Amino acid sequence: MSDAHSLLETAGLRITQPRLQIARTLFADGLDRHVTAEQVFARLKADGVHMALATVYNTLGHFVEAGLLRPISKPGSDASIYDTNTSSHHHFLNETTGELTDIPAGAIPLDLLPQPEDGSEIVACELVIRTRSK
Amino acid sequence: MSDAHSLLETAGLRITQPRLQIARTLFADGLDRHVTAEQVFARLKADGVHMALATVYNTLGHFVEAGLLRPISKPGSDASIYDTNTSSHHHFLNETTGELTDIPAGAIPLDLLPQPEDGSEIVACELVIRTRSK
DNA sequence: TCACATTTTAGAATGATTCCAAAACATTGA
DNA sequence: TCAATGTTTTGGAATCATTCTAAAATGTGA
Repeated sequence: MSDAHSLLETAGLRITQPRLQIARTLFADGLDRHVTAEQVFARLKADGVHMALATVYNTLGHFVEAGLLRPISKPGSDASIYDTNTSSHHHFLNETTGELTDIPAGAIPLDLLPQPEDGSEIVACELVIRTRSK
Repeated sequence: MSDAHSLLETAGLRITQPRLQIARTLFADGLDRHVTAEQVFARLKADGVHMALATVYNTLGHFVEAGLLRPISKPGSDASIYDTNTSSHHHFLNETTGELTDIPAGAIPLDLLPQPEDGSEIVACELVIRTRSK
């Protein structure tokens, strides 16, 4: 039983071929990644795996709902980016290069967040530090 | 001499009719706004002002460069949002409603930001707190 | 006012994402 | 193991935001 298989199982997702392939692509090596749907699609193709692009979009959406991925607040006007690191952390966004780098949550003390007025509850909190190459 | 006129002047932008119209639409009442290009276009149209949609996009882009507007890190996969409040502050994003609310910079202590490793410099820093209606 | 650079324009083009209806698939209970 | 049922997947078309293009209009400085 592969890692990907148990990952889907634990997440409460139905086990299907496409989901397994995408899970392997994203999580096989345990590295943190920032990916777009197109990038996942291209990588699958490079690995000889064919799949409809719409399936990649759907699946990434399912992964987000299931807590396997986290959408990143979008920087430029580019494509949606998904983060394989779902634990709380932040990002540097280099506006010159478009590069996105992780900042561990511990690096920024955020103990006292203001509460929303309307009675809604906080589900996540992400800081984006924009930088520019000198 | 209208407010809009001197605003453009101060910002170092050439004074043109379209820019004046958009500046008035955005800044006339001094309120803070979160707007998309389409919203500005619609509002102009409602006020009987015709202008090419591309002009709205171009102009908002120029306003950002000139420091009159600030682009907000994009929440969902929607349109780009511009903030008429260019001073440092943060946002609540209600994921249920899509609503974006200001948080004054003072409400969140962020004194010690980590420095980017690559020698680039910090130009802005924005926290997005995602909430969900209960 | 003239010449020149910058803007604006309308519409086409692009790119990301979603929608669609049909075919393939996974699951469950008999 | 099989049929019945609900879920996924598929490819292609459709949609939406945004940018591009080349021409016409406009602003500026001499």
